[in-house]
Amino acid sequence: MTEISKTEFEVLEAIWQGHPASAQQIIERLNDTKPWHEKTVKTLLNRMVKKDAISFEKVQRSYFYSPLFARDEYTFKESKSLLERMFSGRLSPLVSHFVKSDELTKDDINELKDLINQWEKDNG
Amino acid sequence: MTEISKTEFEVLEAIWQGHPASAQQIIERLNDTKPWHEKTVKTLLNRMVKKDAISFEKVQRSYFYSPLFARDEYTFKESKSLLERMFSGRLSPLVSHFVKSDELTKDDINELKDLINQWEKDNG
DNA sequence: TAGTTAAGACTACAATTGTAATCATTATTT
DNA sequence: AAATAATGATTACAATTGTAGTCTTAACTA
Repeated sequence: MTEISKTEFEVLEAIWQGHPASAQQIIERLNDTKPWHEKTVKTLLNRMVKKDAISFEKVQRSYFYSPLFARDEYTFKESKSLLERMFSGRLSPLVSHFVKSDELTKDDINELKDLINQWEKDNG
Repeated sequence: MTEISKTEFEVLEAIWQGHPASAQQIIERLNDTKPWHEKTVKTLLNRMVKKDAISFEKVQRSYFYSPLFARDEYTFKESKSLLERMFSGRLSPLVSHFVKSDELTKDDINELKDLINQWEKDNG
């Protein structure tokens, strides 16, 4: 898959919200959270087209963009990369950090338990 | 904390293995895994000194480097940053990826269960 | 129809990054 | 003492990134 910068990822998020999306729509979505300069967004869109992260269809004067990979696919790849680089590819050292840091709520813990139950049902 | 590139992080890893460490020692450690050019490593060391990621003490001609923050501190910060950026700061969507992807072993699952038990003992 | 907009293309430009080579200086070896 | 080697400092240089500005062209407006 393509290498995406953090800023490019933010723009991609706006596209994943719904596509094909025009530059205008994308800019509006982005501005819901924080101010983005139109030119900046256009540049980022351009770059992502060039690096095959998104595609576009031309409708009259304007383009409608779509992602070339799913959000899940990308976030999973990035997560694995981080685990690889800092935890020898293992999940529990990362989880351990959070568990021990007082950052988790009872709900978070319950979600984790559900996931584990799911795994145990599916596997051994 | 300081912004560290992925490559700089690899060099830092070698320092975390034991410090203060001379450039030579660091280069040797790095070469255990893959070939690194001496000049490249020296450049990275220099940059990290400048960005206050590591310090050094001069002993004769050479420097002995030490990290200015702990490995745990850094990996946790990076993990949180990734969760923040791609999972609204929540842990379970990330764990969910792994649980569902057939990437976990029974041992991994047991480790997670232990962590959860630990949390439950400490909290609620 | 002439002027103004709006789209995207192209250009800009400094900071960071990866990857070294060269320079200056101090040890060390003949 | 002179030559050589080893250290870190400085310089190099292209690619990527963040952040826009300018240019070209098509479309809308007065």
